[in-house]
Amino acid sequence: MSDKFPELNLDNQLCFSLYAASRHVTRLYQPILKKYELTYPQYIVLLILWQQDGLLVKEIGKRAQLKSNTLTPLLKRLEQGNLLKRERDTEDERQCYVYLTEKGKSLETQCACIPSQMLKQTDMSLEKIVELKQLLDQLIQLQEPHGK
Amino acid sequence: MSDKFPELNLDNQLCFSLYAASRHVTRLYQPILKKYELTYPQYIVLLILWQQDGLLVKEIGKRAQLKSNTLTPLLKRLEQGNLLKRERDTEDERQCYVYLTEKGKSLETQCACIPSQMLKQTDMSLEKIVELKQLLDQLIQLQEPHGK
DNA sequence: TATGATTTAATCGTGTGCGATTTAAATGTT
DNA sequence: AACATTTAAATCGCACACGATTAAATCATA
Repeated sequence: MSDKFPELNLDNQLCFSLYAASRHVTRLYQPILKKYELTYPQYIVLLILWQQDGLLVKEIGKRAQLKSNTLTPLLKRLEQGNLLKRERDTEDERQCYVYLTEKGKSLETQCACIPSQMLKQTDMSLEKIVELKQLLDQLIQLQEPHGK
Repeated sequence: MSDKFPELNLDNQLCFSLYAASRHVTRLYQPILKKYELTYPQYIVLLILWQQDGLLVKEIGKRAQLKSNTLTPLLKRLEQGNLLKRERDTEDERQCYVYLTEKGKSLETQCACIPSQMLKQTDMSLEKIVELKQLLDQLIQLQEPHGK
């Protein structure tokens, strides 16, 4: 067991905890989302559209922090599942609006129980969860890419 | 802007912050790791082997929280890059030991600066980072899967 | 008004993640 | 010994992520 560089010890690395925790939580979502044939990133996009329908791909990307290389195929899959419809803007053909279908809209009510289901699986107090979320949001916001 | 189900608002979801923060930090690693032609998960595996060389795939999997379906191809890529060697246990042919090559070992010294480089990019105080890490570790440990 | 720059989405290639299955080896049980 | 069970790694299929590039539409401006 080498410890020439204690800073390289996995146990000391915030980033690994972050990486592991994120995957862990996504795995917890899977059995719940499978009932609706959704993946976690697809669920994120639906959360965004339930908040505000008829967004541009660009706007969804900004909110989900995903670019079109990830979003386009994902949106196509949701379209295939009849949860949404994509439509080019007739004014500006570069842009593409995304609208929920009736099926996509109706899923919102069914999914409303998911957050509380997930919370139930966590033994962490609500205070700590809020605290954790604040720290994570701080981490993202403070680390803007330098330059350009 | 609908708010029939405030619990479905993305801004209220710890899980999204976690998901976004994890990808954000991985993106910050990329330009640094590119110098050594490493991805972040590959770097994780090297961190583990620098701590203790000659581990079984199973042991690496336990520490990285990855299964062989992810690890095997990743290890093959690292082997391709001459950073490690895989060797079947002659006693128990099911098992596979992973050893660092000289090149793999020598990379440790070069990577020793990475954690401090990453810290420099974060404007967060060390106290908050430690606190964040503790909360994340708590989140993982407390959420054991229920039942087999 | 031509044309170069910018913007938006799509496409491409590579590398994860992970559920599910397969293969082969070892172990346990009768 | 014979056979079912378990274990470890590999394989398969699918869906992300993301850097890089491309294609098309729009904008800016000379």
